[in-house]
Amino acid sequence: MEGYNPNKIENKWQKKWEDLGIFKAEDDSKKPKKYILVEFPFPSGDGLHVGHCRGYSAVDTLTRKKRMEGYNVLFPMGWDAFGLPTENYALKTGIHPTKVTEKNTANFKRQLKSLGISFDWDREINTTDPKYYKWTQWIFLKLFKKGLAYQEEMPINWCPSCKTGLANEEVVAGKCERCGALAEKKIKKQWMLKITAYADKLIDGLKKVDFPERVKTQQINWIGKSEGATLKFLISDSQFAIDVFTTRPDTLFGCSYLVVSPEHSMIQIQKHKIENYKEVEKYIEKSKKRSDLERTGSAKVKTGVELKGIKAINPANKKEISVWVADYVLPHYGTGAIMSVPAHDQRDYDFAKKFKLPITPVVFSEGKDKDLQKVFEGEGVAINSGEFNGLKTFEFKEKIIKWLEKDGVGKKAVNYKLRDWVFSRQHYWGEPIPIIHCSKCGIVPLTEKDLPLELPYIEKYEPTETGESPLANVSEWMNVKCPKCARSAKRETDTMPNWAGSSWYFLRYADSKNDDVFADFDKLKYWLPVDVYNGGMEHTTLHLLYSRFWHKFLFDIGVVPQDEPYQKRTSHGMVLAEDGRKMSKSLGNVINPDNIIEKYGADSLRLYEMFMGPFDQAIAWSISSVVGMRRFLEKVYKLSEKCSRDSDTLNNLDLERLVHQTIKKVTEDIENFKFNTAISQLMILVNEFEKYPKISIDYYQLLLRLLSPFVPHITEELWEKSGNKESIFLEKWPEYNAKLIKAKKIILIVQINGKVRDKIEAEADISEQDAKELTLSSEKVKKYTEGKEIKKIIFIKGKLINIVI
RNA sequence: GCCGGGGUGGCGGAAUGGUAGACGCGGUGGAUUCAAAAUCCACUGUUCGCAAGGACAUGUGGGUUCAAGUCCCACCCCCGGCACCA
Repeated sequence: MEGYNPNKIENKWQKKWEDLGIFKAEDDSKKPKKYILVEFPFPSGDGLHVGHCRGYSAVDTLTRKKRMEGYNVLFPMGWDAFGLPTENYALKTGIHPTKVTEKNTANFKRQLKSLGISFDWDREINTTDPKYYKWTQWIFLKLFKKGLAYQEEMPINWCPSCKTGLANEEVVAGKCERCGALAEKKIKKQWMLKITAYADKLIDGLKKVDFPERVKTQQINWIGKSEGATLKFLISDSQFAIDVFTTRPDTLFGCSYLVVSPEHSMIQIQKHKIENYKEVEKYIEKSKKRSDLERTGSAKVKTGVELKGIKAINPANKKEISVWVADYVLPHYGTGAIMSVPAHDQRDYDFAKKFKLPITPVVFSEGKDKDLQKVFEGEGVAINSGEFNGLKTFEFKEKIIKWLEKDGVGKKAVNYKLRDWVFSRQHYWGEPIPIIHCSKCGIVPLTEKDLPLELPYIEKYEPTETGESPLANVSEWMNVKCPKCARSAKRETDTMPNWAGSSWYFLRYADSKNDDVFADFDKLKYWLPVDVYNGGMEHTTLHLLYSRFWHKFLFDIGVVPQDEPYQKRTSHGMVLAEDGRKMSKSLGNVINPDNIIEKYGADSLRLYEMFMGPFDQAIAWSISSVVGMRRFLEKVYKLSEKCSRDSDTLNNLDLERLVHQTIKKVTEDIENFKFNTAISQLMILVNEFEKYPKISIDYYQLLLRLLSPFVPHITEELWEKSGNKESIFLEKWPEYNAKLIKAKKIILIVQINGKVRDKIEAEADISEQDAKELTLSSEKVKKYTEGKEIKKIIFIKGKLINIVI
C-alpha cells in the first residue's frame, strides 16, 4: 500500500469539495441553521499567520461537525481591507492601495484554501468594495439622522517635524516613530459616534448572551458605570462654579482642595485671576506631550501646580479650599475635575503629601487602621462631618445628595468610563464620510441615492501638512455644489476608521450580493444571530463593543430582527514564537504556514494547532510537536491495513466501552472548544486499536468520522479507500450509548488521613458497608491502622474511601 | 497605574474539592539495520533505599477541609487590553 502523502491528497480533496459545493449555505432549507463566524482578517502583506490558523482550524472543526449533525451551516469569509498598514505600504512602494489589497487578499485566499477551511466562498465580502461600503456609509447617515454622529474638537497626535498626524501606534514612548521628534497633540474638529448613549443597553445585553465571563467582565469594566453625584464648587468672589463627579459624596467634608485637568475650560475663563498663569501655562504645555497612560500611570510621582489667586468653596462646610491643575486628572472622565479627599483616596493622598495639603479623615471603621499614615478607601461611619456624624456610608450618601440638591449645589449622577467613539481618520485608505459642508446650510448629509460615495482613485495620498486627510488635496473631488442651495461647498475629507466596516459585516454575509438593501430582512431573520463567533481576546473591548453598539442601533431603527448580534463568543489565545515571545518580523521568528503545509501537510498543522494546549490560552509554537501530529496521522493511515470484515473486536466489551467514551468525549469537547483533550482521547483510542492484530472496519470508520472535522483531508481519503463513494462530510456524526460507558469494576482508592495507601479492585456500585469491610481487611491498611483509633471513615461512592486515624 | 487572564516534570499540557503529571514532545536503554533514518518495545517528576517501601512536589507565604493544583487571604512573576494597529 502506498504511504501517506499529504500534499497529493490535500490538493485532490480541496478541489473535489469545491466541485461538489458541499459547504454552501442554503437560504431556504428544512434543516435547522447554525451561523458560525470567525473574525475576518486584515489582509496584511505578511500573509496568513499561524495564529490565524488556530482560530480558523477550530471553527472549521466545529462547523464540519455541525454539518454532520444535520445543520444548515453558514460559515463565510471576507476581508477587512481598509487600514493604515496598507496605506503606509503603498506610500513606501508607490503601489496603489487597491493593488496592494488585491494582491494580499489573493494570497490570503490561497492560503486559507490550502488549509482546507470549509468556507462558503460564494458569500465573500470586502470592506473596500464600493458595493459593500455603500452600506457602511448608509449606516453612518442613519446614525447622523438620529443625532448619534456629531462633530467635536478632539486632539490628534501630531509630529511637528514630519508635519503629519500619527496613529497611537506610531507614537513610541512619546516620540514620532519615523523621525524621533517629540509628538504633540493638535486639536481638530472630528466626527464622533455617541456610543455612550448605548452604555446601559450594552451592559444589559450581556445578560442574555453566552460570552466567557472574562469577556463580560472586561466589557462591563470598560463601560465602567458608576453611580454617585455631581457637585458644584463655587469659586470665591465669582458666579463661576466647578463641577466635579464623585462616587463618594459622603466624604465631602474631607475634601481639602480641587484638581482640574490641564484641558479644563475654567483655566482659560479664569485666566485673568490666576496670579501664576505663566507657570500654569508651562505646565499645560508639558502635559500636552504626555499620553493618558503616562499621565495616570507614572505611579506615585504626582505633578501639579496651584492656581494661585483662585479659591473654591466646599459646599458642605463652606471652607475656602485651594484649586490645582494636575495631569493625572483626565479631561474626558467625569467632568474633568475632581474633589480631593486625601484621607480616603490613595492618589489624592499621594498628591496631598507631596504638596503638603491638609488631610482630614471623615470615615471611621471599626477594626480598620485608624492610623493617619494610611488611606482608608472602604465604607464605615462618618466623623468630622458636622450634623452627619454617625451615619453609615450608604445612608450618608443618600442624605447629603438630598441636602445639596436643596441648595442647588449637587445632584445624583451616573458616570461612565466609556467615551464616545472618535470616528474620523485623516487618511486616504478608508470609507469617505458622506457629508458636505456648506457655508450657508452647514452640515449636509448625502442622500441614500448618492451612495456609495466612492473613494477617488488618486496617485498621491501623502498626508497633508495641515493634518487634514490626503483627500483635502483632491480639489476636483472635494469641491462640490451644496445639494441644498447649490452654492459651492466642500466634502468632508476625513475617512472612517477600520472599525467601521467590521462593525456590521456579519449581516452582509446573510445576503452578500443584494444591491437594494444591506441584507434582506427575512434572510437576516433566518440566519441571525450569529450562533458562535470566534476571535482574538484583543478585540474584547473595541471591535466587540463597537459592533454590538451598531447592531443595537440597527435594531432600534427596525432594520435587524434582534438586538444582540452574537449568541456565543469564543476567543483563541495567541500563538507565540518558539522562544515564547511574540512573532514579529523584526525578531525574525515568524512561522509561515505555507512552509509547514508543504513539509508536513495541512492536516498535521491543523491538528497541532488544536492539540497545542487550551484553546483560549497563549501558547508557544513547537515544531517537534507538529512532527508528533504527523506521526499520529501516519499511524491512522497504517491502521487501515488492519481493517477486517470479521467483527472480533466488536465483541470486546472493554474496547466497546472505550469507543463509546471516545464518542462522548469528542462530541462534548468540540462543542466546548476543548480540542486538545478531544484529540488526546482519539490518540488513546488509536493506541488501543494498535494493540489488536485486526480491527473491525466499523470501528475504523467510526474513528475516521470522529477525526474528520480535525483532519478533513486524510480522513476523506481513507474513507474513500475503505470503500465509500460519498464524502465523509455527508455522513452522520456518531452517537454514543450511555449505558455502554459505565464500567462494572472500579479501582477503589484507599486513603489514610488523606494519603493514598492502597488501591483495591471492587464492584462499581459497592456499598459503604462492603467497602469498609473490604478496606479494613487489606494488609496494607492494617499496617497503618494497627493500634490506632479510627475516628472517622469518609466514603465517596464508586471512587474513594478515606480512613481518619 | 487601571481592567482581564495565567503560573503544574526537561518542554506543551491533563486533572466535577477525591489516585497530581492523561495525551504529545524530548531523553535513556533495547530490537530491527552493513549503517543510518523510519518503525517497534521498555523506562522516564525529584529524592532516600539493594529492595520492599518511604519522603518531597502544582510561583511564594498563610488559612479553610477528612482531603486543596482546584476554595479563601496576602505577595511575586509573566501575558493581553488601555480607546487613531487591526
